[in-house]
Amino acid sequence: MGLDDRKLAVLRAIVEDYVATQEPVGSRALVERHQLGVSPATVRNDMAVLEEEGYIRQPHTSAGRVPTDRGYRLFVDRLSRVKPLSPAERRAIERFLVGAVDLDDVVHRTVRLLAQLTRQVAVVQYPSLARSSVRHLELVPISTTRLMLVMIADTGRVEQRLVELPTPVPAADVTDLRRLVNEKLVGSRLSDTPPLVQALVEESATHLRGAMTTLSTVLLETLVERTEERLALAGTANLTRGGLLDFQGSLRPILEALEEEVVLLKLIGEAEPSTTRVLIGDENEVDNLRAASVVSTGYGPGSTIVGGMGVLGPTRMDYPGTIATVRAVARYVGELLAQN
Amino acid sequence: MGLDDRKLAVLRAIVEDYVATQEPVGSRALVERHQLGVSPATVRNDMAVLEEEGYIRQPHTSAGRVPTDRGYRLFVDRLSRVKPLSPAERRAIERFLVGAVDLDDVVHRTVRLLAQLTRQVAVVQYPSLARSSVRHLELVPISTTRLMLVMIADTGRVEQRLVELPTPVPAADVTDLRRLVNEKLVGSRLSDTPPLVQALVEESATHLRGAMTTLSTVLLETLVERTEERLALAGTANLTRGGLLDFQGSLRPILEALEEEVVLLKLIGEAEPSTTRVLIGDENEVDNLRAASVVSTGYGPGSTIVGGMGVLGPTRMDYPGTIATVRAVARYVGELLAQN
DNA sequence: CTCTGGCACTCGACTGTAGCGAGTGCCAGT
DNA sequence: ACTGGCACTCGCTACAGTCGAGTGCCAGAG
Repeated sequence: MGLDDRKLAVLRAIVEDYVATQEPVGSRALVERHQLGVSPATVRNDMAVLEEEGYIRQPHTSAGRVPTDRGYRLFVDRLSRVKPLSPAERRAIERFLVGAVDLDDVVHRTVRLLAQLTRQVAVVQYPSLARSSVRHLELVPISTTRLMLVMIADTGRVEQRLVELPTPVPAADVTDLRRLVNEKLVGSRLSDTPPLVQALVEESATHLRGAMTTLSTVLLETLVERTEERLALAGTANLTRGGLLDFQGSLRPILEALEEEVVLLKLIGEAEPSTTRVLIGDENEVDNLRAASVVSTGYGPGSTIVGGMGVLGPTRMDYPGTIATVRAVARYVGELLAQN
Repeated sequence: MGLDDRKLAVLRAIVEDYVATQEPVGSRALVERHQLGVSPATVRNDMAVLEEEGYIRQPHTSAGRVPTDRGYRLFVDRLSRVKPLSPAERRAIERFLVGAVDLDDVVHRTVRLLAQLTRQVAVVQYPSLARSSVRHLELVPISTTRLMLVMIADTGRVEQRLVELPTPVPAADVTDLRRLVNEKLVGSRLSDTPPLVQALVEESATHLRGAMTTLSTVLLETLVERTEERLALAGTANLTRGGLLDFQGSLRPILEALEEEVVLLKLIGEAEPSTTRVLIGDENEVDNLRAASVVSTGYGPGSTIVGGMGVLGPTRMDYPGTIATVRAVARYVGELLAQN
């Protein structure tokens, strides 16, 4: 298993060439395009070892070598050199995001930007409600037995729900309800609200009790239980780049997975510290995505994290470039959010 | 021109068989599977005429016939028999839509339902703002120079925008502003608001003038100019059914078109009367969709129309079934909206 | 012990040929 | 006007042969 420096260099060269050409790379081509300082025969010996260790494999007996998921993993962990963004890319990021007018706008622009820069499928999670605080609650009467509840979070998210009241409630009572819920809940984290909502019911005057009970149910449902996470998606057309070579010829499973919000959230939503996470092929827990890789990271104002974003592409992807781009976009969006 | 009844029957049989089998259909197979009462040779003569008239064509000299766009058009207009929904489908529609909790929920469920029932790509337009009336406007102070404007429309849509005020505005003034805009705008159609908004500025007290000017700009932008139409999409994975035969082997252009909201809106958004619209292949004005057909219709509470919905699939699609499904779903969603 | 050049070998990609069969167009006969 | 028959077309599949990229291995040099 002793992988000396040269073997690592060979692996790196293989990954880089394969990513660039999309064709199995042979020993001769390798020594020609990289300064390895040795002959093809030597490289072949190294390749044999790398193959034995499971870092590369041969599609057919007489073909060149192709990295395995394990090979990509080693490459990402130890071999890739950071690729600084080009000035053009930096400019693109700024130009694209400047002028965003509300949260929806920011998210949409971001996801399109990511898709465009990485030429991959991009996913952006809206700031998670669980990580937001209540900024304001509004009750708008629709009829005497119906209210529209609107919640505005500090992350800019706005959620609404229809509330069916058990009995008609006069306008004055609605005003009271509004005041009460705002007094009690504004400023608190959504994940901390359940006891507060509970108290709200107990403390309210008897004539409001009925309405408040219904309201609290809806509040809990909307804000906590049905953890209403939202996503934006862009760049699915990029899946068709590279002909049918990637994804073993069938986009079916990928497209199916992309329709499952739950799956996507799992992929990009696990906002760990501020690191960028890379999932390569098999490391992925979703069966449909065994042929894909995901690069994701958290984002948020300052050093906090309110949501995740990432891109999905073939395992054969430009990891250094993608990682750099995802990271840069996330940082920039974070700054943008911090301004609010 | 001279298309007697039998020739039409032949065309209908060709369309039905081709849609079912996805293979060019020959004269022998035709007489076997349909009671045409004549021999294959006769059918061949009819086919020759149909081909001359441009309703069918031969992929290769020695292959069977395939309908052309023109053939499908004739089929849809004059030959297809309405296909009533199966009880199972009716039940699916009800079960799927019951329990929707807000507009977002309704739209998402609808689009998934459509995709599932038709096994095609489904698109649903949110109720258009242009066809909505203002139910309530809310101003939430974020800081002394920032307001969050929330507009609630009678169609259930909720839009928000951040408003940057030129100078700090005290809370009392915000209350005044809120009262003013609500008094003036609630109940009016969004498309009719520009003069009202204008008047709003002119009539407001001097100390509110500055803030109101900014506010009115944002109002106009949000509600009228930037006709903020929203869409939901589902079922893209269905594009991969039928192998690579449909869409001449490349999903690329289709996926690209599906990412362009403007394009989709044009396709399904033109809410004509309550008829169902069918666009077949070439009839489509979007180049990328020349290999696709779109079945769309408007929907809305009662007999009004507030938005469009539809499905997109290969020209080789089950038109009668798709039309029936789209129509039924639209009607059901309309009823649902009418309840609010 | 490591690297190198040489050589036999493997096997996929491509080419050309041949046979099959579905399907057609046409024509003469009813 | 319809039908049966027949020659013809042409895509599809199978098969054989060639080519060449790339490998593994080995003996020899440094």
